Amino acid sequence: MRAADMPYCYPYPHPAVTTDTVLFTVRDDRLAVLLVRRGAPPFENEWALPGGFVEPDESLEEGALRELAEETGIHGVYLEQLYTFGQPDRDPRERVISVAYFALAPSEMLAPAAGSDARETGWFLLSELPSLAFDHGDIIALAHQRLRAKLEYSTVAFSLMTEPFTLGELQKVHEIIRGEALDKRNFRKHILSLGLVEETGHVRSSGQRKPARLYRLQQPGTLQYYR
Amino acid sequence: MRAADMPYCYPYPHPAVTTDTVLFTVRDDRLAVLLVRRGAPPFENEWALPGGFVEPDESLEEGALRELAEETGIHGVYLEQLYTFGQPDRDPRERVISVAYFALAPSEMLAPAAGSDARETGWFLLSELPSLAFDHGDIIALAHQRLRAKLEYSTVAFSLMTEPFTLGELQKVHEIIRGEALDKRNFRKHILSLGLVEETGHVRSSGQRKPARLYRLQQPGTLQYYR
DNA sequence: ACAAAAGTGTTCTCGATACACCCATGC
DNA sequence: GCATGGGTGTATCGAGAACACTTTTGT
Repeated sequence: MRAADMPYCYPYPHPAVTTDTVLFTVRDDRLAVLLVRRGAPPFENEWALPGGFVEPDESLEEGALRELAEETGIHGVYLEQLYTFGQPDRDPRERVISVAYFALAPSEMLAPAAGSDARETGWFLLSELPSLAFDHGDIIALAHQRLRAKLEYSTVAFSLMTEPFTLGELQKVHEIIRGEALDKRNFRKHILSLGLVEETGHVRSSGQRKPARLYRLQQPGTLQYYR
Repeated sequence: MRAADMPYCYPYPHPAVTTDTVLFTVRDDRLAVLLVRRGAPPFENEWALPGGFVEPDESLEEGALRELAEETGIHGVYLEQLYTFGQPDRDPRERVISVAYFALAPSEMLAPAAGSDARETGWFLLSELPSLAFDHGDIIALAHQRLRAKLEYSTVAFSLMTEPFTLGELQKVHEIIRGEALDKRNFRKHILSLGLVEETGHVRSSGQRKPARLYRLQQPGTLQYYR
């Protein structure tokens, strides 16, 4: 490469900095993760997390959201910083430090052929992940752990759902994340005692059964902590 | 600056990456933080967290420990990653992304005139912090919040103490972090019910009072989570 | 009528809290 | 003998867990 192709020079070595985002959703009663197929080496054609290099004038969070939009067409997800991965050898090209983000969205929000300007994208069940580029398997494992932990003391589950919802749907999401069945009466008692949801006054009649009451968040769009 | 002084060139802009470490200890029955006085602009002569640029061949954690050792002579602390701060304007010189670490050490472990190869260092009570460089005030506030949170479901408090210890000393550390007095009987019941500590069989006779039983961790040096 | 999910209360256990007095020592 | 922190038990309360039957609808 010629010197003119390397115009950004510094007095000491600088690593590259990327963001990588683990976007979870619930599909077919399972947790799924969004992956993109890499279009260039290293790991060409393998699956990886959506992400890329941070631009000079954007924050890390803006970078994560921009990459997600560019590569997958997805906007408006819940996003929080997860962990920063910086082992010197995690990328064979050069030193790359990745600030990993953790994102949640209801599957209803995700356009099926989501704007893929750039890449082939795919949803993979967490239990059926393909071989992944870099240390992205570790990143997903950590994100999954974080999701399970936050379920117990925050309103993260609502970020995987659309309003209004039934208590049965909410319980289902909790069961999927926790990986175990919950008692219906105890679950309802617990959720209602938190005082975070309220009845809309409507019901949803879906199929061959008793219609269920619909609820909404009292403070939609806000992640709340309790306990 | 001449081109020869800028030998590290890249095809697109790279940010600088630093680590900054919030090292807590307990001094005079208060939480204190280690700061170093800056020796160069920006914020020359102001107080800042110990830290610096990550070297190409070290992990982020190794970098944090190296900077702590170089600037303050301190080794062997408990260390965990806290958060990554990357606002584009947080450093006036260039884009600098800081991976912040959270560290704990018992004050007994800290040599008084700790090897200061490089910098003037000082311990500041958390309640009496000076004006700080960059966004280091925010970093300390987040670290304090993390410390308080982890106290409730992990063994972090032991990282601020030396073994063996009395239950009175352990309670004091908890009270300092929580900022409130605790009931002695309930505290002891709670700690002993966790099954993390055991009696050494010795007592400590200190001053004009009843000697206290000494305890040790059953698994020293290991951070454990409970609940 | 029946299949399928909605909706509803009580009991028990256990951990968290509140609370007060005697003990062993050094001075 | 007294000042100082060490050490101990009980009663109460509330959250979480276990547990089964009736209701409403569409077919």
